[in-house]
Amino acid sequence: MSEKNFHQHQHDISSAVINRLPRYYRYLRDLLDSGVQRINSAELSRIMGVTASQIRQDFNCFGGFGQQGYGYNIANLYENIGELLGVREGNTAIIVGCGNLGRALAPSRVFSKRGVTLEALFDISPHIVGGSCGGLVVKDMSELESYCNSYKPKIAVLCVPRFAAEETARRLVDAGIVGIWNFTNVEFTKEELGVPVENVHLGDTLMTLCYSLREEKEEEEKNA
Amino acid sequence: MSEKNFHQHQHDISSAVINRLPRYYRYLRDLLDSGVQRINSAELSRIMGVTASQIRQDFNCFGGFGQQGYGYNIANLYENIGELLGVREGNTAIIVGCGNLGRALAPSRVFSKRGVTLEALFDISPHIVGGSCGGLVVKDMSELESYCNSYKPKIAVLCVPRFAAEETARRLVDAGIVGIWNFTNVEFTKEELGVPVENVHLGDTLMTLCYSLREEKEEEEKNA
DNA sequence: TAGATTGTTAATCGATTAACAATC
DNA sequence: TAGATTGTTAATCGATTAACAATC
Repeated sequence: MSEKNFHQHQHDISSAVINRLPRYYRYLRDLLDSGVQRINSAELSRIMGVTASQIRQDFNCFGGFGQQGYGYNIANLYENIGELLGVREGNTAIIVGCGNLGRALAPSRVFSKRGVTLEALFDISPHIVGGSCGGLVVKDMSELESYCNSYKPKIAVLCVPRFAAEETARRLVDAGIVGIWNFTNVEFTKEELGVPVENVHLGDTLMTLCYSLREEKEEEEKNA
Repeated sequence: MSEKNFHQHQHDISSAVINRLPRYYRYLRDLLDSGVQRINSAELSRIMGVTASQIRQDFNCFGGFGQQGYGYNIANLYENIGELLGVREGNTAIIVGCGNLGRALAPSRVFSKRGVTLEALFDISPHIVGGSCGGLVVKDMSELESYCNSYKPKIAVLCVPRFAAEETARRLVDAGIVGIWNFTNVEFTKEELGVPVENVHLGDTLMTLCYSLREEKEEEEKNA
């Protein structure tokens, strides 16, 4: 890969492409697990329901992952995309707010499958602090700063109630957190917090599902 | 609204627009709660961080929600978008699979806030069946068909382990479920199941966050 | 070498933004 | 009526798809 290509490739990747990477990563993992060694864009396009053109364009944003006349080596491609997605970075995370969602995420493999180590849980409620979840004991929020100072966790999973969202987010950034996985109802931007944020709105997908349901229903009623 | 407009408006709305509706709905709810009565596209654009043009285009896909020289009546707009998103349809849901995620969703307000009533929980494990969660007792999977036959729930929230996903999804559709909110690692399409599906991949947003983290880090290292 | 399939450029398509006429 | 702001058309931009030359 030439110096010229390196710069072209690694910079200004559109978010459309970046948002597709985790999906590629999942499908490649499955292929890997099923023992397939190589694949071409046409075959992958059939499996994933996207065009072969898009697949080749996407992979090419980052430089040659494939080989003409052969296709893509799955293990290699998986590794490369994992690299892009920071799987080898050794990222660490803490969960802040151990309500239902926080306690559901803590024992899940959502972190470890992606190279992220969940290292601590925090909550403010005396009923929850001291309890155990996913093999970790919930710490009191008052310990947050000293903990961050000692262990320098990278990612905070923000699962606090709405009213505490803003204050807690700022506190986390001040404590040295460099990325927020935000499950609160308040949206944050990188511009206001100074660190990358992913706002997750579970309910939004339920609503688009309900939109489709209504559409289907109206379609049926019209045909009846 | 003319007959011509009605047909133009209600059909072939791009998914880009539909996917933005829940976000509008959230912001309008907030404005409503804060007592604001009316808003114009310029102001809403500032609050939401999108262009005023896009807001007007989006709302106009569905016919005139606003009024020239005035703007939009928030209560009215909120109501209209809610209608589109099926909030008034009286949709009902069941959760299938009461692991960590299912048990986190059950007591949450994610359903009721969107006009969906959660009516039953199902699981296969004897340790979980009979237990209570979010005010509902977990039923055994063997009761699924008879339950669906009697109560005709619309939406199934699929939270079963991967290996059971495909079989359970088909079973739900056979039992009369008309929409699947899918949290399993397996993706489904409307084409294969015959009903609308929303595939949720929580981990994908964690990965895009990790992508941003890596980008930031490289940026810093370059500047250092 | 011939065949296969990528990498990449060019063409198309769709979505976003800008501009302004309609109208409240 | 004048001012404000939508609804809507036209222009721009970006993303997707198609095509094919490069090359393994």
